[in-house]
Amino acid sequence: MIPSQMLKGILQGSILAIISQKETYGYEISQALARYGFGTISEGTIYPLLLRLEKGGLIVARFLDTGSGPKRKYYTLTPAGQEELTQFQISYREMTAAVDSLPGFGKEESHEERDQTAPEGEQ
Amino acid sequence: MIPSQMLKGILQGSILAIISQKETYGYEISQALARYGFGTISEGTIYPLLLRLEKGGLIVARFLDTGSGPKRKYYTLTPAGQEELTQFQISYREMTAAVDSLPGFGKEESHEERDQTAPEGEQ
DNA sequence: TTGAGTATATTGTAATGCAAGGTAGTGATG
DNA sequence: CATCACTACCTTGCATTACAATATACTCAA
Repeated sequence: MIPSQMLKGILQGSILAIISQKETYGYEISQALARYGFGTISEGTIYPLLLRLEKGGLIVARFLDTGSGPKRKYYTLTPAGQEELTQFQISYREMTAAVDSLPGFGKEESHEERDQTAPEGEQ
Repeated sequence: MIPSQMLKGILQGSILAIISQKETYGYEISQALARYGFGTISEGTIYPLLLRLEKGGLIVARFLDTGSGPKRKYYTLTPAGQEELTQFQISYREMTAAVDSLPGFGKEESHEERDQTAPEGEQ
């Protein structure tokens, strides 16, 4: 399970990426996230996030009848949303590059300036 | 610049990884983070985090004189900290696997069940 | 009529990055 | 000697956000 704190800032961009693929709605997004390996993301997380994105002008919505069941609120990216998605991808790569360069993450590169001023026992 | 929300849950594990390499202190950690590509992480972020980790029993500290300048508080991982670091690495890989499988991240695998129930214009 | 599944929304809580502020020691510059 | 820069630590308060809990409402099957 991915801890909630690790999801902060990741979920928003991930949902933008999902919406960018095809017009979709909250319930379907939650299923897509589970399918992509994010685990079960609470609806109490997804709907407020979608409202935030809508208020922020990153996505726009329209209600569509389904013939059966409640109406669905379909979302589409705005140009600002597209831009935000691109920025997210850049930031994400920057973040993973930093973490992956950390010792013990199997992707060490450079950074061999291990200084020898190791502290001696003292009190 | 990595957005602050994206750092949540990442910073703690990253700092544990840095401490696991060698006994070190707050100021040096902030420089190491910058060197690894995290950008300038505020001291208002690092010191509270170190105190949290110490109170949580993940790290232990001892003060050492430096001969010149203020005393340094050197930190070491506890067994619980080691375990937490291992768990962080697992969660991190799980998270990046999910994000990387998202459309538009250059690492698409499987997930070709794109259903054809595309909504037709309606109102 | 009871339940499960689909679908959206709101309220309140907890976690955490960080700006802003403070303390203190050392050494160089004027 | 006064000032500044750098090292090094710490605290307070704010903003953001994932999520549990809760609510509404429609459809369909048992």
